[in-house]
Amino acid sequence: MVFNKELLRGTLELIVLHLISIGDTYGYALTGRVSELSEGRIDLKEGTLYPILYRLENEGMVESFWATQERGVPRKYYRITEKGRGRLGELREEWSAFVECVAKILMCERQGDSTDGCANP
Amino acid sequence: MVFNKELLRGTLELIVLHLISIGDTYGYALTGRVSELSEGRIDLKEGTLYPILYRLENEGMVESFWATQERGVPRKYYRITEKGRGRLGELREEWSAFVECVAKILMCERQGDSTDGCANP
DNA sequence: CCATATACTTAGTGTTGCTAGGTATATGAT
DNA sequence: ATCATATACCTAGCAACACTAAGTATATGG
Repeated sequence: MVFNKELLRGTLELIVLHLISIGDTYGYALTGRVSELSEGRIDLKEGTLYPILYRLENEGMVESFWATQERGVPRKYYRITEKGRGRLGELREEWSAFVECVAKILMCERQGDSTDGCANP
Repeated sequence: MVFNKELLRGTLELIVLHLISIGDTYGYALTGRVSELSEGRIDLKEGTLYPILYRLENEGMVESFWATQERGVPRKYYRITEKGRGRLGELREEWSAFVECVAKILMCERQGDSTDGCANP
């Protein structure tokens, strides 16, 4: 059901930064949003998410501000910075290049002779 | 140039098992093959690969045998087992499901209202 | 004779996701 | 009134695994 947690490494930062980029949001909402969007297959734990948010903030990729509400516990909202948008673009590119790269390797169905590109003509 | 190493987590086992599945091979050859196929973007280190091979063997996914040669150092070859082929299929499926899942999340361009599937119609 | 390529091995390090606890406020049920 | 649950944030310590950096050994070319 849930994906092997090792797969998440390196992609959670991308996912979190993307979700913040489409609109200011806060930690607790992100855990639910990721669960929804992944149909329960990515169970982003609080103990995982909060350290990611602090890392992103320390690196200047996001800014945070507290928002008290009419009722309920105050929320700590995060907003992406310009620097963060730059990083998001890089992470997106790296991710899609990586996915293509793995796909190419998995397509390969014969031992390499160092001259083929493994296109399996 | 080279991919963030965190991205490799969880996929190296799949890649290694796949490459063994298309023909018996040995550790040192695998490092070169991965470098070729990825055009240098995945630099599979020996200190990473050998532990993966031992893990796969301990779990019964591959078998190993030493092959002495006319000249040169003996090589330890690995062959995939039936169990290993089963695991390979599972890893492939999990990987492609994960890639689709991340793609879906990254496609999402508005805050969720819990009813949309983030298809952005 | 020595550098380099081939080929395997392994002890220790670092990153990062998870576990499992904690604090605090609000609401609905018993 | 009390207790469970949902919301909301925080953090110390654990575990998995890719990497570093070292080692052993054989063969070859300068």
